[in-house]
Amino acid sequence: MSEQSGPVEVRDRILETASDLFYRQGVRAVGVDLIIAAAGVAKTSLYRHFRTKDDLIAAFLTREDEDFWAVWDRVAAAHAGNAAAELEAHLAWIGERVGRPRYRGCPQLNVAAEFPDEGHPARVVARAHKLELRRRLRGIAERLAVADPDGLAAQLSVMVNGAFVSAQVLAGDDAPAVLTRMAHALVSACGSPPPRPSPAP
Amino acid sequence: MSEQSGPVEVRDRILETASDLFYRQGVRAVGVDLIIAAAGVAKTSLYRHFRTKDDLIAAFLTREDEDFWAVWDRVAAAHAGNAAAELEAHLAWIGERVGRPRYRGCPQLNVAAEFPDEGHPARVVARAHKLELRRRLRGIAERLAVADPDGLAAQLSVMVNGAFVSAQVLAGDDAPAVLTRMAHALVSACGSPPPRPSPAP
DNA sequence: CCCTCACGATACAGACCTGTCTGTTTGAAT
DNA sequence: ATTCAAACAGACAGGTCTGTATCGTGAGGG
Repeated sequence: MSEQSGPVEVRDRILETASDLFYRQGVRAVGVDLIIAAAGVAKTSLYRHFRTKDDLIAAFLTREDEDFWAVWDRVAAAHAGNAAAELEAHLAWIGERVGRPRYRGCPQLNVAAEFPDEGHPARVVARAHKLELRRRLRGIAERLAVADPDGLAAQLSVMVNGAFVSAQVLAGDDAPAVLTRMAHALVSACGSPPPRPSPAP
Repeated sequence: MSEQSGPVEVRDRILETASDLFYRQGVRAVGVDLIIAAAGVAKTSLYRHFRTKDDLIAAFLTREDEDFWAVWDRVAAAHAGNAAAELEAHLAWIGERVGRPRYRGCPQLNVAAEFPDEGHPARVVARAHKLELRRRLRGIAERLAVADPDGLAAQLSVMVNGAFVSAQVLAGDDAPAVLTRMAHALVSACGSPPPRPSPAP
């Protein structure tokens, strides 16, 4: 108990509070005054731990990114060696998340919508997050041994991002079921890889 | 030439200018001062034609909505009677649009990301737009005579909305081709409707 | 024992925001 | 020629925003 109120605790409280407000109300709609009031800290503390508000926004997305992949990794570990089951499990928890009552879309996509400048520090994080999603989906596609893993990864990326923004239009549907059915269709259509080039069979 | 500078012309110029700025820079990032400067009008004129900025935002989305369905209707008319060809044609122009260099996502989804309040006038327009998209996709699905037109419409909605927000991650891909392949897979997997219930065959 | 340093509290600067108000100019129809 | 509505121009009110600067406090470590 040497540092119950050490520098780490305050920084975390600020980031935690800011993340919650940013996600629920939008980044531009939340000012630093609101954040410090909700977190119960002084403005100087916020600016000691985060150089600018833009840095705080980037830290928000980085946090969301880490949390997202933490869940992903946990689910992936539970289905090691079975790519089809792993994909289905991912779509199950993503679909469940999308269907939650207070779900307000993917933070990365929301921030990207709010800030057109691709050089914004938060946009850099968001872009990396989406590329990582596609990279991981491609990994699953490869283990599924389909004909065109890259094409399947692109399709699954579109599907997952679509689920993130379709909460409104999917209201009333069973999101996990929709995603699972879609994935089955896409994987099946992608077929098996062509046989190794060999003398005409 | 009786009203070159009549009331209609000014209103249109404001809405046109605001739409361009809103789309490219984001709604919250664009102030009314910027709009009137770019449109070359007085602030009083803006507030005569639009009660508040929120109303102007809603008008922006309504305009985008109308433009979108105008293109849709034109493409649909060119493939009347052939639902499969119509769907493919829609995905072609949507994919082409998504791949444009300055594409910045679907305005309806962007505004929804910026304004959490579902009661916001612009959110009402956005919601109606997305429901209309699903309704039209369902119409196509029905004419395709698949087993579950509602399910297919849900899947196609997710796909199209996913395309709108996946420009970043689809960079380098041929978006129309990705969408077309996806649609083929989804339609095929949806299969034909079960035969009319009749005495056991 | 004292020194340092993170933290809280608060005032402030300078810019920007939406929306209103006043007053002038234009242009067309009566 | 007079009337009237619309547009322009610009000041203004009242609030919010980010970021800085100042001062006080309290606790841990040399």
